Amino acid sequence: MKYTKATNYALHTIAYLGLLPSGKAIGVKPLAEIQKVSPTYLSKVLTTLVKAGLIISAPGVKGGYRLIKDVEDITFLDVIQAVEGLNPLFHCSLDNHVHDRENCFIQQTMNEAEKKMEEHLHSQTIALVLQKIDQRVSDYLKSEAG
Amino acid sequence: MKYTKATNYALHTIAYLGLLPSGKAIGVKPLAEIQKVSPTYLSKVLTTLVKAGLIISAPGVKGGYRLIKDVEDITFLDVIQAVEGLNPLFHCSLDNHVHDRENCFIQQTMNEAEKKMEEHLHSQTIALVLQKIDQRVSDYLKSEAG
DNA sequence: CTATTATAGACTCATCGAATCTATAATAAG
DNA sequence: CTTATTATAGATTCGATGAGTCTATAATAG
Repeated sequence: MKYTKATNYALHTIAYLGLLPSGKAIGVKPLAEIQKVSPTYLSKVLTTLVKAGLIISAPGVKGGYRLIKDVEDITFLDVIQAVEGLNPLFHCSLDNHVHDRENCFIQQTMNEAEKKMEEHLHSQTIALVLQKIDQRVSDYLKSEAG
Repeated sequence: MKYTKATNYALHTIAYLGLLPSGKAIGVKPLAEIQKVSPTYLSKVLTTLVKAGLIISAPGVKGGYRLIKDVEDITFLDVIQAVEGLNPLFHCSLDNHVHDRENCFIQQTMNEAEKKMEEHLHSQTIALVLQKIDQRVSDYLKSEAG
């Protein structure tokens, strides 16, 4: 069980878009170069984010992608669910007259566990990531100065 | 991203073994029939549980599989990690001179989220599942009587 | 009108989950 | 000891899907 690379690209791209001046868009080419992935493939991933309402796109010169809302309002869960979908991680496969999946206690426990993960992903925004980057840069500059 | 069916079979089998009288073993055939899966495939899954030290096996007549410790001491996490392995769910793929995976904040957040899930899976034992089954049966019998 | 950019669809390739099949080894019972 | 029973190991197969390519189309700024 692993997250797909698409999720990887999506999260990093969203974080990068969060670094741009507000309202400014960037094309898929530079985004793809940074992440060492093909532009056509990355555009597929980003299109799913557009459809999920996380980013907005514009074709033509001066087009590209940009965030549609503040980084404070974009959670990890938003991005991940847009890419990975909403199906539960675990799905009980045992189904007979004495045990139906709707009431499987194993299923229930697995759902609870997944929910714990989701709660954390919902609490973590892209803004927090950018803050940590700022902090690291700041610390680095201080150490240089000192 | 999904848990494999092997995890599904492993959890249900462990729970079933927990229902057997202490010390009693059961062959792979009946276990496979219950779960509607081929005996050879299920045996592969169970062999990984043997190697993980969760169950014990014996060949020959009167052989089969049985638990090696109390259901109170077998957690969901034990079973899942035995089958799924220990690799993190997320692995940052962005690696260059300004961003190395070791220090990726996205990676860190994803690891934290995974840990939340694991903590819950570690807190939930097979014994808890069996207790819930007992309770359900008890409730059912009461409703029949009433 | 043209260069630039995103979108869509068909297609390919490799990986891996999910088995199956067969052969081998170990054990209890007769 | 022999035989039936059971687990283990390895090779192999099959299908689904992740990951990506390629090409064509549509939209937009200049």
